[in-house]
Amino acid sequence: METIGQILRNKRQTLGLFLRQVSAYVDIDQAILSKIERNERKPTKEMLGKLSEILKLNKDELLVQFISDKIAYEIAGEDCAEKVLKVAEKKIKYLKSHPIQN
Amino acid sequence: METIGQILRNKRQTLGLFLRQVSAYVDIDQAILSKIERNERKPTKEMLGKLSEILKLNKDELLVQFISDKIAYEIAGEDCAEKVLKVAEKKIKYLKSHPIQN
DNA sequence: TTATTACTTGACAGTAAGTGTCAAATTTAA
DNA sequence: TTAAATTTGACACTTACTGTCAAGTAATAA
Repeated sequence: METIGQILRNKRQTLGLFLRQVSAYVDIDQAILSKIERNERKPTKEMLGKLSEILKLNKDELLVQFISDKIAYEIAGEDCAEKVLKVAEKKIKYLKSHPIQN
Repeated sequence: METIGQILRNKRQTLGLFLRQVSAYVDIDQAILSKIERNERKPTKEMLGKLSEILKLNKDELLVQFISDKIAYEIAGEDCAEKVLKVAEKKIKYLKSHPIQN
């Protein structure tokens, strides 16, 4: 089970790129990228887009990993985590099938 | 599909209680409770516990509603929301079946 | 009308969490 | 040892969230 950070780091190393190079492309400090790869900071969607480009990763898949990471981290400690997800799924289906109110 | 706020407000009114009374029991400003019921602020877990007591609601069920609300709100706008949940579920199962690292 | 009650709203200050930047420290490789 | 790659922590800045409070609306009764 890979975290976002691990995915990014593995792919970067596979491609033989340095933090310096990738961070320059993404236009962020390399300290930030280092922290992202170690899951100490979370990338923005913009960063993910750029990262998927230079690392040749599927952008949508990366986004899924990113958000699911966040959610899993958020609720992994709850006893009722599975039930939470089921209810959340229903709510999302409901929200999508109904017009937005604001 | 009820939000947390709606659940709390409906039950409070069914029981014939005023914001003043409930907020006193929960030990929060009634302005905060008003905002919670209108989903303008989010209750803490402590508040939820107290609220479930005075409103005679199932504490765990309320917690599920609360967290699922938060998640649904967080990702309802994503195209890949359903996939996110599936992946999150896998990650949670993985996290629960493996010892914590820190 | 006035008064009272229930609730809502917005401003406020304080706190907590997140941001990017930078330099120093550490690790790794040659 | 040297140099390159990476990590770490301090810093100032911003953003988001907190509870408190006073003034606001709306509805009802006197």
